[in-house]
Amino acid sequence: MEADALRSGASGWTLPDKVWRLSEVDIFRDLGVAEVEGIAQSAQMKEVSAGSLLISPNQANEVLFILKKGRVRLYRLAPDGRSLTTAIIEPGQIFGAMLAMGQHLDDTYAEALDASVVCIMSRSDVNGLLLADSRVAARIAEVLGARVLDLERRLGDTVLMSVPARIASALATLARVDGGEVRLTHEQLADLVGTTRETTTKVLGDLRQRELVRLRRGRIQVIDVQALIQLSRDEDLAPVTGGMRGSH
Amino acid sequence: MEADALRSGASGWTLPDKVWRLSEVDIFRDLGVAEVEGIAQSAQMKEVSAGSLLISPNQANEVLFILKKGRVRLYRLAPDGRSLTTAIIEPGQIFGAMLAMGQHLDDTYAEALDASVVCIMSRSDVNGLLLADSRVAARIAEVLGARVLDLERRLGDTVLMSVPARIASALATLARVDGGEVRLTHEQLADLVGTTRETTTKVLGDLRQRELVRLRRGRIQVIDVQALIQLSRDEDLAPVTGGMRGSH
DNA sequence: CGTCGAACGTAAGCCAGCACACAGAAGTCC
DNA sequence: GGACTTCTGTGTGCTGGCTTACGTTCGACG
Repeated sequence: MEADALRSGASGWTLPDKVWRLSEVDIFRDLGVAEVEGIAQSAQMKEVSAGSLLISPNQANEVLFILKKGRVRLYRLAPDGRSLTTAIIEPGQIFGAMLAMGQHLDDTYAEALDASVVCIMSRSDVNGLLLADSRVAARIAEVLGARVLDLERRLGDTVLMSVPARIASALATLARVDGGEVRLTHEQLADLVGTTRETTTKVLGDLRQRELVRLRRGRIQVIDVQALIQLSRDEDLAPVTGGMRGSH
Repeated sequence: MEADALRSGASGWTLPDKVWRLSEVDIFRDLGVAEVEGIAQSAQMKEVSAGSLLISPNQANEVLFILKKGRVRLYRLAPDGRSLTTAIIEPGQIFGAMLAMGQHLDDTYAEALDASVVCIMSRSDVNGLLLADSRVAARIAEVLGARVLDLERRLGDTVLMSVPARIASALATLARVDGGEVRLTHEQLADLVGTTRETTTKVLGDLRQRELVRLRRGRIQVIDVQALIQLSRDEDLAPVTGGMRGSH
């Protein structure tokens, strides 16, 4: 495996570089090519197909994953089978970080949403190669800080806002990548905001009538992000036409 | 300010050391006395009384706080005044970390629950003194990883469990410090699990009848942690006596 | 040792969103 | 191009916990 497989940067790439363009933080961005190469020696790459389980509670391998390509969904499972997606990992992001730091994640699962490529590092590699370098450790702290922020926002949304407002908020956030196209099914979106598939369908239908989104199978084209944000703030969940129950 | 004010450790303290004993992670634990002293030069200490606002959205000072003494509550505020506590910071923990890393926290507030002492560092101090040292940066990553874990658990609880189960779960978690005594009012606990004060009172009354907790004004003495965990798993929210509506 | 504010206790009514139960549409794999 | 699977659309109850509205009790502080 070559160093550039781990690292992004303007090193004159054409196609592979595109894969990384979405990453908000690349933990190796401060390193030189030679240094990344050294790290790349110890890391193993793995290709997985859509639906593969990367992390499950039983198999606590204590490893760190770096997503190179595809999307990975982190989720929790209730005894009754309901699930909640805690994060959707985009290329360049790391996950499983906390179990590499001596914690153990209770009942968290990680599943590939698309065919994906991940880089896997053992706990000793994390300590020896990543955390030993202050530049990399600082980037990891940055990534985790961003996740804390996201989780705090989502926890707040879940408790303080109605389901329609949460869906609008989630769509506004998700639309910031891929030109406003959110590639999720209604069920996946429902898992993300903590509601049911049916309710999600109903709300999305309402948003479509307001012409804030356009719906295709498995993908939601966001038309007006600002209006969605506005709607989530107003807590205004009144219907467009007189078809549903009135607003509260 | 002396170095030991920032650092815990077995340096022969008696009373001040007690203050730190609860901290799960001390970000300076890997450093020597001389090194901590260097950092202590640039940091300022601040004493605040109970109820003081340390962080509010308007005043985004871009700083990192290290709690030395007392308790601090991080919370979000909805337009209608309802609030949700995202974390309760104990001595030794850091907060405000994410805004020091280039992010900005939307509408997060930090309020001292007790009379508290915090150490305040500017953004440049964080970058120059903390993140530049891989040992400290790794500890910061560890703290943030723990918070991610906690937030994921709470988000999962909020969505997947009933209010009584969430309260039981929260109490079990909180009871791990101070010998099982949780120093929170019903309202503060309600804010933590995302419910109302009234519902919290009712559920606590139920737990008292089962003799799992003992209630005093402003403090909840947890008697049987295991039973609380069990109850939160079973999702069994049936009442003790026939006074409430039946279980679902 | 009385007064006052905060915390606690209780209860009736209501409604957002879930559970359940189908029907149609859009891919997709032979 | 037909059969099958997955996704989407829609309606009908039902209910957990929020809302509202009080009364009570604790503890601090003069």
